[in-house]
Amino acid sequence: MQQIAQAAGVSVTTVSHTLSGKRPVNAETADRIRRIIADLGYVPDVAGQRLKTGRGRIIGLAVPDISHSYFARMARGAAEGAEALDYGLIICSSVNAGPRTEKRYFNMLRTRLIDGLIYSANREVTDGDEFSRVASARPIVLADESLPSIDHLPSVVSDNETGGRLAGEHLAALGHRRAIILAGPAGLQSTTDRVRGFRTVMPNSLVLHGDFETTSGYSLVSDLLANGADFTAIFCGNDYMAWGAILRLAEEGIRVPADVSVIGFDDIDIAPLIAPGLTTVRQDTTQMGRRAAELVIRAIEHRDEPIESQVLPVELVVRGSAGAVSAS
Amino acid sequence: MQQIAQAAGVSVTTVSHTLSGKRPVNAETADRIRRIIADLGYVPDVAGQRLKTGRGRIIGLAVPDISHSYFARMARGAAEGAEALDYGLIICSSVNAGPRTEKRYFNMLRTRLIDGLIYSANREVTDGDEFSRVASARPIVLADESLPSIDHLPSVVSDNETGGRLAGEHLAALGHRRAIILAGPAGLQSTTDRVRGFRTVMPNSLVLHGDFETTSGYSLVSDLLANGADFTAIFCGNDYMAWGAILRLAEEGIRVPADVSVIGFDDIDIAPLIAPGLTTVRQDTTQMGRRAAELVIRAIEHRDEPIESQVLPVELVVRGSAGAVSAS
DNA sequence: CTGAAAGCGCTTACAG
DNA sequence: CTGAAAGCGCTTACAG
Repeated sequence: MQQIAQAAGVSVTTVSHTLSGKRPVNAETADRIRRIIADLGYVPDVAGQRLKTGRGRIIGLAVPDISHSYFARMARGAAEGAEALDYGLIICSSVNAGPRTEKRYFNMLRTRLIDGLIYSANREVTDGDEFSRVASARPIVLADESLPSIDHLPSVVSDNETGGRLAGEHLAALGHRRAIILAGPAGLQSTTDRVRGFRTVMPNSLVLHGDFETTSGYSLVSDLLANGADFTAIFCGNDYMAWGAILRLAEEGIRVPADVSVIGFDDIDIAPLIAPGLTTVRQDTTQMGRRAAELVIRAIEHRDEPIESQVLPVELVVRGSAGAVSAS
Repeated sequence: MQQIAQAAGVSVTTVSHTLSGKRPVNAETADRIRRIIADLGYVPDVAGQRLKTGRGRIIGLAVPDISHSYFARMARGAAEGAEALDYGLIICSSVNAGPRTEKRYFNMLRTRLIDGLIYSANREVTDGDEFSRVASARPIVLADESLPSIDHLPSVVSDNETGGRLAGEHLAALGHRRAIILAGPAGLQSTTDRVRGFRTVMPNSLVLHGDFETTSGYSLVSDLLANGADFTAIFCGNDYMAWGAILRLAEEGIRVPADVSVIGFDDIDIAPLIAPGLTTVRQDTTQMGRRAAELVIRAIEHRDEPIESQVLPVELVVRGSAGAVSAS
């Protein structure tokens, strides 16, 4: 910048202001400066800005595992949202790996490596007190899961209760009366909400908890079968569990949807390919990431204004895996 | 740091050195300083370090789409690799969206937002000259694809040619003589290498190009069928294309592997679930990301030492989708 | 509309 | 083993 100022015969102050536009600069002078900047290929060093302003235009995204498609989509949304506001997005994967990694991400905030954090965990934080303390110093917004134990942190979540209700209503309309819920992990707010929504329609549905993996859908159905459970429909915590359930049912010669209907949650990209086409509740995970990024950046730039949580709409996507209950 | 120095009754110089260990500090003094640091919960602000040293301990990962599982796994590896060396990883998604986003990532290097870049594109860069210019100022390492048009940039890629050969040998051993290659996009080095490897075993295999999506595997098989092509095996550019091919064959009542054998590439997590279990060439995408991160960080910290490219081994994973050619 | 100067929080020769 | 001081590249009151 020194160099530019010298070449243009002005002070660095003026160069800085032509760049930022924070105070009027003579049009001719500004033009000359801009031309020199372009010629020399100058770009301002963020390190200088950061030291002076205290902000580095970087936010973090903490997720359990970035390689899972669910969090990968969230990351994409967050990266896009951040990029649109000229921020960078640092990935903090394996946030649930233990207290040590958890601490590491807090330290990113404390060292000012990042100006704010999007936190998407699928279990409770180890040290709630530290979490609150860090959150009071720099903005944290929760994505995907609200954490009831942490008070009043803004969050961006899907309308999980409505999602559960939509699935229940669809099955009820198809004549189903005995449904099983292959829910996500117990203790998650999203799990609780989806179960509650579903049960407003089908109150006595049995609830089994899995871990969102295909294998858990598979083995929970094995358990069900081994215990002679009697059901005509299954509502799953996500699409992977639904796929596992369908795979296990097929092995047993139980047809989907002729004998048993299956509904998933998420609408992942391969949902249409899971024979016979997975009926599921779509949530917009990319949008969730984008909104969370926007929220946290707004909080960074306007520390005074309160930021309000957002609930994203969900939608039932009807494909082939849920059908009318058979006459038998 | 000023504060710590005052509380400990020493100079900031000494505090800095107890933290960095770059010069000996009296044991007692060091202990006292460390205790005060712990009590006050002090962590050094990276902005200060960055301005002084010119490095911010952040690298970038540029990929076409972070929400694709392939790049998500690479991101996970890169994030882990970076984290192990105390670096942050900034995501630059949609690198192929056009010259504008491409430029944006270069600018991240030029503004020193990032100290180095892992570049994983699935097509040629728009502006090769600028690429080279940027790369000469700050380290760039290519992951997944080497770009022949960019001279002498270090890269981390899989042994694609061996992968192709392994697939070909497996099919040949099973008695196949007429195979189709549903390759990735033309012009990619990985595509060329896999095709070449496969054809060292089965020289006359027809090559069709797709785009790595399930739909392209599906529609290429449609084309094949419509043209009455005669084949007993298909080798695909990745597992998604293989899945699409299997789906299309099933629609036609063509059994896999009884009538046609199918081999994929990657070994994605759902490969075992793609009935009848996908035989595929496994490449370690996570490892690729990790190695690329290590390479670029080494280059950042030792600008003088040359960094050599790496080729990662691949491995044939035999499942159910490839079998002996039928007697008919 | 413009400039001189302070200062953000570190690191690191230089001097002792 | 330790300290005073310069300086990294910006931004922003303050003064004109």
